[in-house]
Amino acid sequence: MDKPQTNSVDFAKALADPTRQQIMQLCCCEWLNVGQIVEAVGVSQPTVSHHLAILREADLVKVRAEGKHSYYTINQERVAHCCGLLLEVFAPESEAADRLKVLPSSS
Amino acid sequence: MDKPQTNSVDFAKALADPTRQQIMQLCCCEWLNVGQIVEAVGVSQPTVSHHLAILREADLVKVRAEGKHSYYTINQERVAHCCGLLLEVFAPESEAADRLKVLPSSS
DNA sequence: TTATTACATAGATGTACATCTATATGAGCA
DNA sequence: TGCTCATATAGATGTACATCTATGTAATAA
Repeated sequence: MDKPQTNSVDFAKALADPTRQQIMQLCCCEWLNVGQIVEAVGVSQPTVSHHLAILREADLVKVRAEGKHSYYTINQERVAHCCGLLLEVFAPESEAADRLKVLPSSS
Repeated sequence: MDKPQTNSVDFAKALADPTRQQIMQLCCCEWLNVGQIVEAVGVSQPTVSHHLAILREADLVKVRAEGKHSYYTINQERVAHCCGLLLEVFAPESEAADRLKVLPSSS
């Protein structure tokens, strides 16, 4: 019998690094290539690639290859899903959990 | 100048361990003492105390001392606040973020 | 084809951390 | 006071991981 909540642990682990959160914030609402991200955060290109690999494995970013460049952006739906999960599991009696509990788009 | 989002990183770090999530799930909607938690998760008492200390520092649990016992429960409001923050920052265009954005209790 | 640019991967290194055993602290009881 | 039970803290140890340099790979340009 395994431990529960493996998915939300992976989500938390992916977020549990300041550089990774910085990267996520950067490419939250736009597509950035690796070079642009390297320029913005203060670490080497291989380190950025490594973080992007972790975010990819957690399905927290989307990638689009275009010629020599790889463009990244946040997978907002996945983030929202995981946050909703955390709310449901760890704050089920909160007002926020209540608001998310409303049936999603009927008719 | 520091890196941004230190708070949400601390939140994620606190969640980034399966044993800690197991503990949080256990005492989500009730008060449990350390012995009860030790009994439920599969690790030693000092390890549980260590995890509880981390959760305390992140303000994710509340403690109530009662005689020889210390009772813990989740700080659901804090969890909800942090989840809301993550949603706002990393999934601002999601439907979930929209729902939480509604003004909290007017009149 | 060769050179260059963009990104990923490999290997090395230091640090953070999850866990354990042993021990301290502190409350209640005899 | 001394004893026992509940929890916290200290110290040790192994593993996970964030970062770097060096190198591989793949696409474009000359």
